[in-house]
Amino acid sequence: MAKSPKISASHEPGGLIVHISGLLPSLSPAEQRVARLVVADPADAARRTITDLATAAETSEATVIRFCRSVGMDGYPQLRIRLAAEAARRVEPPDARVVGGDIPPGADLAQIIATIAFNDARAVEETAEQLDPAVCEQVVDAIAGAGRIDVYGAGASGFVASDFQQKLHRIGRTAFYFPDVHTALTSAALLGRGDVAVGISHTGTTSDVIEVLEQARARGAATVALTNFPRSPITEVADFVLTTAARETTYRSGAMASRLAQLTVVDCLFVGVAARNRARAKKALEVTAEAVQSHRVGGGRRRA
Amino acid sequence: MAKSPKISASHEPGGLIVHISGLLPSLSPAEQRVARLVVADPADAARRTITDLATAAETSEATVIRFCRSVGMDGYPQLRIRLAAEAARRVEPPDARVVGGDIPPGADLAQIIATIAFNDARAVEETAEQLDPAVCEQVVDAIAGAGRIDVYGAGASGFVASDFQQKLHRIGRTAFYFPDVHTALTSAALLGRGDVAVGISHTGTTSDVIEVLEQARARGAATVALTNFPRSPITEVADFVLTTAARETTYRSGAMASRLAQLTVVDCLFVGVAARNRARAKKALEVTAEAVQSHRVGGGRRRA
DNA sequence: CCACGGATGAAACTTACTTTCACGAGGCGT
DNA sequence: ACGCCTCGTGAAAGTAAGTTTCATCCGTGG
Repeated sequence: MAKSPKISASHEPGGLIVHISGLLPSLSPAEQRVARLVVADPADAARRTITDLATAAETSEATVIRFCRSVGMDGYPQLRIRLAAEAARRVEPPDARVVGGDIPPGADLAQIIATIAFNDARAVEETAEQLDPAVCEQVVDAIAGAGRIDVYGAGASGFVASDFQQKLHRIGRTAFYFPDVHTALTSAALLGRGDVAVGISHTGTTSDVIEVLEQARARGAATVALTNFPRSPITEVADFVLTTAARETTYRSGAMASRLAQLTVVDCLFVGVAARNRARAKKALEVTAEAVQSHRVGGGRRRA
Repeated sequence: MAKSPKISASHEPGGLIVHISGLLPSLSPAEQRVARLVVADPADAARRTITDLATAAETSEATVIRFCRSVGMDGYPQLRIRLAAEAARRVEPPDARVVGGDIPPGADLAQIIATIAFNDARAVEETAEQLDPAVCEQVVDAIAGAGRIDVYGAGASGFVASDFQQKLHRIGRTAFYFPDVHTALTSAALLGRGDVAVGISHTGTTSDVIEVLEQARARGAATVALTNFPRSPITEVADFVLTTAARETTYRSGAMASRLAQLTVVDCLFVGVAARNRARAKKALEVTAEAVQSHRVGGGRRRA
């Protein structure tokens, strides 16, 4: 048996617990008692104070310290922290979450929340992964240099369109959004070369939006489509196609994840455009933020 | 004295960091310095001793302790351990430098996309983690049983409010949204017992929204606040407080991740309400989907 | 039987953490 | 403007936690 040398003090990256149980037999009896407690419930051990742990292991604090050294730690605090980290990492079994699918009928709210969040986050991540930076770049170029930008969208996508319009507007780009097809058509008819029209439709089949985009294109504007389906009708009237990756099948999950995915794309474009002229965008944002300042209470600090 | 009331000390199961950044604005300057260090590098903070951390934050140990209490911990050791656990759980961000913060000036579009997606997804996940299902349940109950639901929101949060209204409406709940304060106030004045008012404000300081919510409450309606900051003024006029967990610091990233977080919460409530009466909600959704069918081309069929 | 070495816990000691307190700044009512 | 009060703050005192030292104990081998 070894005389308690520091064993691989620096490297047991895989698992501290494993490491400890590995050299458990080489520890002295009293230290073994400590080790067993630690291995049995790392999280609990991390919560205890050294005195507490010593008592639980029916030994003295000194032995606990010796144990720490034996397993390569500097002292008890370090062990505690490592233990806490370890415990946190292992409690990560992704409990059967409903991927992409429907919410089960009997689900309680906690499950619902977990499922929605999971799918929403997924949609955002996957959308970003499949976004073509080159196409984005072109769209950003077009928008940054545009005389005027029209953003079209109906229903749920309308909110996104409106959000995009508002964002662009805030950084000083001339952008419009129309909740109404007729107005939108009118506007599209007035677009020309150098202008940009953005059509947002999750399904890519919203005739109103397609129609407007078509009009815009006929007038010489650059047209951008944002849809979940790369071969949907809307893509046929668009110079640039950006796609989201929300894989919601049922109508019910319907406009949920897709909105978030769309918004993510909008954010990317927005930041891209803003980055083209940081100084100006920053200034514009400051000015606009200031403008609403008087509608806020408690300026800086907030208290309960 | 009970100067700094523990805010949901027990309930921030997943996101301590998130919890802290939410509370950040409500902390005193010296505590904020500590908080920023902690949020910036939790793992590092966990390694430090209290004196060390105090020095780094250019303050005294006493303030660090106060900070611990402010965020619901018993003392520094507990914070350390929680921090270590948190840091361990945290996945390595795709690009180390762009977490939670700003987009670096020289970034290319691919980086921008990755950064935004990462932060957006994180906001969604962390929001879900810290959402209190019990409170959600109560809100869902209230909405499901409400005679009428008003949803208030201004600026970026207005889109979210509007989205929520539309969703509720689609499943047959009587819901309203008002883009204009005066109309909203008028409506709030007409609310009564059994009605629900939902106020959405990222900062929690939007006076228009607070005012309207206050009015609604005075009339006996149940009031719900959705904000990123659990101690902001809006929470004082709300019976139920739901918080998002977008830790965007700069005004520039501003309304980006927070919208997504808000929408996630909205989705959860929506599905929760819909689940109360699946049959009816399903029917309503089918009917409404059918209604817009004629505005789609290609009969919904998509080649993908 | 004694010498020896390792294991162990009591106690001394050091360091970390927590509480108390007084001071000073900023706000509020008079 | 004045003084009062509250709140944030760090210095310092106090307490608890962690660490070291050391004497004791026990088994082993001479």
